[in-house]
Amino acid sequence: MSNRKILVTSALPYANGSIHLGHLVEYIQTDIWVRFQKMRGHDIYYVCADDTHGTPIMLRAEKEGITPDALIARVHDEHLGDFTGFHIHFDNYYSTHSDETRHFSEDIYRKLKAAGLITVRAIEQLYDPEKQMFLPDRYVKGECPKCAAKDQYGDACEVCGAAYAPTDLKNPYSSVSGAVPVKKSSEHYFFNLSDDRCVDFLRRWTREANHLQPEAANKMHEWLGETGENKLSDWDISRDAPYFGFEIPDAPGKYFYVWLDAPIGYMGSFKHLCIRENIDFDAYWHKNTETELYHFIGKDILYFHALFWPAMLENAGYRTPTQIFAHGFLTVNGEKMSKSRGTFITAESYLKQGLNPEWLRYYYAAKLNGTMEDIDLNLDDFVARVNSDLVGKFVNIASRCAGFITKRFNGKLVDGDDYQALREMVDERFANWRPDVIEKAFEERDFAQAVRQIMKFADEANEMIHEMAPWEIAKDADKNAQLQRICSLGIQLFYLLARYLKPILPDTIRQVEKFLNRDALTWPQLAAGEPVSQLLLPAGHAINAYQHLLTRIDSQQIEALVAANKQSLSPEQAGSTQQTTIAPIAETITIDDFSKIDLRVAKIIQAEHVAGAEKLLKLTLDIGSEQRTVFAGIKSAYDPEQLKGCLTVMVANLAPRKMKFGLSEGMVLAAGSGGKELFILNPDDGAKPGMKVK
RNA sequence: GGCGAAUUAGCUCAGUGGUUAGAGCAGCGGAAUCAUAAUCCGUUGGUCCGGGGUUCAAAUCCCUGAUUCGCCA
Repeated sequence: MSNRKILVTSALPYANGSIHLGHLVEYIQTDIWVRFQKMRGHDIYYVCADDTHGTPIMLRAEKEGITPDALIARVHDEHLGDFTGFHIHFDNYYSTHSDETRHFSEDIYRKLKAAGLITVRAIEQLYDPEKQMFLPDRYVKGECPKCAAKDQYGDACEVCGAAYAPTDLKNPYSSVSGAVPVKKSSEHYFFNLSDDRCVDFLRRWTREANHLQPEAANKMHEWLGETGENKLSDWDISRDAPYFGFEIPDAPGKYFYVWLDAPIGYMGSFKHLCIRENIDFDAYWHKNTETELYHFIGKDILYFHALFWPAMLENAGYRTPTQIFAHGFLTVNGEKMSKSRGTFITAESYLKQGLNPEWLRYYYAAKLNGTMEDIDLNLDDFVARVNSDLVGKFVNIASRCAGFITKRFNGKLVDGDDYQALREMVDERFANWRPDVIEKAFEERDFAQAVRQIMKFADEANEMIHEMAPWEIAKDADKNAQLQRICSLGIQLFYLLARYLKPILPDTIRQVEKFLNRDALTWPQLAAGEPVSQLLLPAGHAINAYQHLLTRIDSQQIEALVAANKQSLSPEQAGSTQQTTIAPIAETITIDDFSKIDLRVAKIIQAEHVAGAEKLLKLTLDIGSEQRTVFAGIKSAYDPEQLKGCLTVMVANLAPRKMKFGLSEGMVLAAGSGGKELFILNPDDGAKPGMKVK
C-alpha cells in the first residue's frame, strides 16, 4: 500500500471551561483513528488547539482579575493535561491566539477581500452603555416577548421555546453590568456567503466525493435550499472592540469574530508543527495537493465546517477538506449530561477518582460507528462491558497461558515442528480471521464493528483453550510438548488480538509489548492469499513473566465518580430560580369577583394524546352531573396513563372554546412555569366529582 | 407549524426484501479450577413502537399514528 499523507484535526475546545466526557468522545474517536493509521505506517499528523477568542474569554478573565492571555495559558495546560491523561496524543496542541493563526486569518481575509467577497455595512445591535460594549445575544436578558417569562436569554426562551432577536426582549438588561441596553449602530464586515461563487461551490462540494456523511450532506442541502433558492445569508465576521481576538487589518477597532479564526487555528497549529519539525506546510494546504485533510467534529458545528470553512478556503485559494467526520452527542444513562444528577463528568474528575482512561476509550470504541448518531454512556453497561470484554475475555487469554510458559518452559514459545503444527492449527481454526474486515471497520470509523469482530475472536480463543484443557495436560509430565504447544497457541492468539486493540488501548498494549518482549506492535497486514499464521510471533520466541494488565471496574468507583460530580443547586442558582417562578401577587379582587368562577372537583376518566398537537392532552372529565371534554396543555409533564382515574379541579363555567382539535369545555388547573415544571391540582382524599370548590 | 433521524430480548446493540430475527452482557441450569470468581456447555427471554398497505415473501419498502431527539420557522 502506498504511503498516505494525512492531516487530521479535532474541533478546538473553547478555553472557557473544562473538558468533560462529552468532549472526549471526539478526541478519543480521532485519536483511535490516528493511531490506527500510524500503526499502518502512514504519514499522519494530528493537530488541535485551544479556541481562545471572544467575549466570554474576555469577561471571564476580567472576572478572575487576570489578563486573557494568562487565562488561556492556564486553560491550555489544563486541557492538554486532561487529553494526555486519556492517552490522546497530538502532534501539536496549540492555541488560536498565536502568530501563525493571526497570519492565516489576515491572509485569508485579504484574499477574500481581494476577491470582492467582503462587504461592510452598518447593523444595529444592543449596546451596554455602562460597560461600553456591544452585547452578544447570550449577554442580554429580559422577558420573553411571547410568554413573558422572566430572565430569558436574547436568542430563545427556555420556557416556551420561542426564538427571537435580543431587541425583541421586554425590559432587557445587560447580564454584564445590569444596565439597560440601548440600540446602537456600527459597521460590520461580512463574508458574502450568499454570493454565487460560494453558493454554487457549496452546492457542488457538499454533494461530491463523500466530503460529508450522507446524513450531513442532507442537512446541508436543507440549509442551502434548491438551485435558485438563496437561503444562505452573508456571515458577519467582525466584532467591535472591546474584544479579545485579532484586529482586522485596516479596520481599527474591528476584530475577527471568534468563529472566523477558530478553524484557521487548524492551519496555525499545523504551521507551528511544520516549523518545529521541518514539514512542508504548502504540501498539505496547496490547492491541488493530494494529501488528505480530515476534520473530526460534533454535529453541532457542521454549519461552520461544511459551509463557512470550505467556502473560505476555496475562495482564498487553499485546498478544502477531504472529508468532515461528524459524530453525535454523548448522553449518560440515556439522558443529557446533568450537573444535578452528577452525570456531567469532567475528564479531570474521572482521572482523579483513579478510573482507568482506557476503560472509557474501550467503551466509546465499542459504541462509535462513524455516523452522526448520539451515543449513550450507560454506566451499568459500562462496568459490565469493560469487565467482561477486556478482563474476562481479552486479558484472560494471556493470564491463563502465561503461567505455564514461564514456569515450565522458561518463557519460551514452541519452535521447530511444534511451531509448524501450531501454525497449521491456527490456519485451520482461524481461516476466517482476516485482518481486512477489522481494518475496513477501523478505516470507516466503525469501531463498534471492529470491536465486535475482535471480541468474537477473543471468544473463540477462549473456547479453543478450554477444549485443549492445558490444566489437564499439565498433570502428565510426558505431555510437556503438548502443553507448551497449547499455551504457545494462547499467547500467539493474544498477540494477534493485542495488535488489533492497540489503537484503542495504547497504554495496556505498551505493557503487552513488554510482556511479549516485542518492539512496538504494528498493524497486522496480510497479502492476499497469505495464511493468518504469517502474523504470529516467530518460532521459539521468548516472553517475559506475566503481570496483570488491567483491573476490573468496581461499580462503587462509578458511584463515587457520580457523587463527586453531583452539584446541588448553589444558593445563587436557587435564588434566581425562585425569582423566575414566584410571580408578583395580582391586583386585589372581592369575594364576589372570585365567586364568579365555578370550580369543581373533576375525575379524569379518559386522557389521551391528540394527534398533531404538540402540547395538548385531551381529557374527559366527570363532574358528577355531566362529562366534559377539555384540552389541557400539560403534555410536556404528564403521560395520559398516569392521569386516568385521578381527581383534579376544573373551571366549570368557563366559556367553551373551539380549538383546532375540537371544543374545549373548561380548563383544568395547574401550577408551574411550564415544560416539565407543571403540576395539576389534586383535592385531598374524600373529594367527589362535582363538588364545588370555594 | 415544516423537515429529518431514531424506536429490535431485562441492558447495550447487530441485522437495508429470502429458512423458524441474532450477538454480547444480565438471568436460569450444569461443567471446569489454567486464569484477578476469570472460563466453557446448555437454556429462558421478542406484538422487531402501534395500525394499514405493496409483495410469493417485510424488522427491512410505502402510507398513517405514537414517543424521543435534532434542525428550521
